[in-house]
Amino acid sequence: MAIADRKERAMREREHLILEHADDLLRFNGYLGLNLDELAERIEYSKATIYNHFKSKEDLVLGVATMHLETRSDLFGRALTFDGRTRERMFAIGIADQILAKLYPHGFPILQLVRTQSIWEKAASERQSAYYEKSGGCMKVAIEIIRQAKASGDLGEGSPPVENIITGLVSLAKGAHLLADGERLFPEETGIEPLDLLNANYQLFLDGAGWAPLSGDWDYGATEARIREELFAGELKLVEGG
Amino acid sequence: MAIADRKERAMREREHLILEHADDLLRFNGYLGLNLDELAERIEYSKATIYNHFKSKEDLVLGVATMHLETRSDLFGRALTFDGRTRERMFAIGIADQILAKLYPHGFPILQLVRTQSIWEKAASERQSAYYEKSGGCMKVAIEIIRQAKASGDLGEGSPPVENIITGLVSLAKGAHLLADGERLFPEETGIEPLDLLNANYQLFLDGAGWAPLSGDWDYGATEARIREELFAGELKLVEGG
DNA sequence: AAACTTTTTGACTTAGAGTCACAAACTGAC
DNA sequence: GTCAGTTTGTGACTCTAAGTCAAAAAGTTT
Repeated sequence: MAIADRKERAMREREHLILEHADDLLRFNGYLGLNLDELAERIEYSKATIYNHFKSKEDLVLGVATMHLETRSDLFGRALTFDGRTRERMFAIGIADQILAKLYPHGFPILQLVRTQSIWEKAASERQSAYYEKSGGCMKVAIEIIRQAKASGDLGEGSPPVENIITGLVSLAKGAHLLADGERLFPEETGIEPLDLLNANYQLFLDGAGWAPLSGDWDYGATEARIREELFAGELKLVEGG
Repeated sequence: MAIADRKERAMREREHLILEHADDLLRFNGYLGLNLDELAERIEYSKATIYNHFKSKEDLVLGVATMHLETRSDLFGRALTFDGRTRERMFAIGIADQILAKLYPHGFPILQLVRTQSIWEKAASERQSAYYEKSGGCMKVAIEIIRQAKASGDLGEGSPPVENIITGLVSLAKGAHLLADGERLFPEETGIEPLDLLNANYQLFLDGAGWAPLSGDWDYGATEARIREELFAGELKLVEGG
């Protein structure tokens, strides 16, 4: 049915239009600054039309968050294509995360925000599922790499179970983001930025887990350069450009 | 001035009354469920009186969060008194954190919530400072223990700088809490709980950092038992009781 | 081009945070 | 003890922005 198809396409396009503008308002005005009357003005439709697409303001914001996860999932996926040792591939995910933080500094706070009870519970359950879907997609990449490491022997017999390694790495990353946007962990004058310490912390943790090659036996600085060049050249141009 | 003193005490007591009831509403109804008209009803004062104490609803919630940090700071402080190796003392902080999570399961989400831009920026700056104060108090304990480890040689010559170790440990803890309340990292049927993996992750990280004695050379299970017994017996009775 | 369906919207309701002018209670001086 | 002055408390209000809905507009089918 061609007409139904066109309509569905139009629907999706408008949904995308709404999400993009909402993302913009969130980026520059924050959650409180996201006013649906203003958003309606911007997209040149009435507010009621927004409510044809989204159950509530919170539902809309969860939609924006899911959009961010989609981008994230895309970048993470490239890690699997990196030609090298398993630990290098895992490192590529870390680099992807850091590039995303530069490109979309408001992204992490939004992902945080939507997991607060007040927001989450007012969103449509289909949108919650979509969020979980995309979130799981990101995880899958990491879990797959850990499996490869176990299979190849880079993670040997006595190495910790997959769940430990994945929660550890995810925690290190999420925690660093939390510290980066907000918590005054160090006095400002020290100039210490949690996100700059993240790579070193990955290495400590993975050395502790015994993931070969250990940081003492390999030049991961060179790996980082290769990853940036081979996987994320396009994004890095954007980072430097804007 | 005795009268001024009594008045100030009364003021503080009422502030405490408000905070306690607000905490209760937050615990059981969440942020959206915290209705100031209802709170006024409960404390048997008018809503306007609440606004004599707090600049806004957000200010109030930040007050509640700071109250939680105070308790946290108290428990963390006990780690310094533990008689043993430096790494054992650091472990005591981790145990304290886990006990707090059991005692006040809503505590971590509140601490998260108040760091969102929308909440933070509507709170009074003095209350923001008070929050930083208490938060810094918690950190100080951990930093002090790392210093002791460097001084005693438990963290040797080539060990990572204080900033790395502190951000790493804090990240592991915060990240695990995030994962615990929300993110569906593992399918529910696996029964894997991020907070249960946290101790093992601390060990991996600290082994990676080379903090003696390494987990292979010491019975940290016994240490955990001693910490629970010697530092937190009272709190643990509460956990099991209620 | 009439009958019917879907989409859009302006004008509305509602919830609840936040304010304020006045009232009540307290204080200290005489 | 009572009165001027000060502090504290409140009922009744405003205001903002999310969310709703009946009817109009646009699109589709025969």
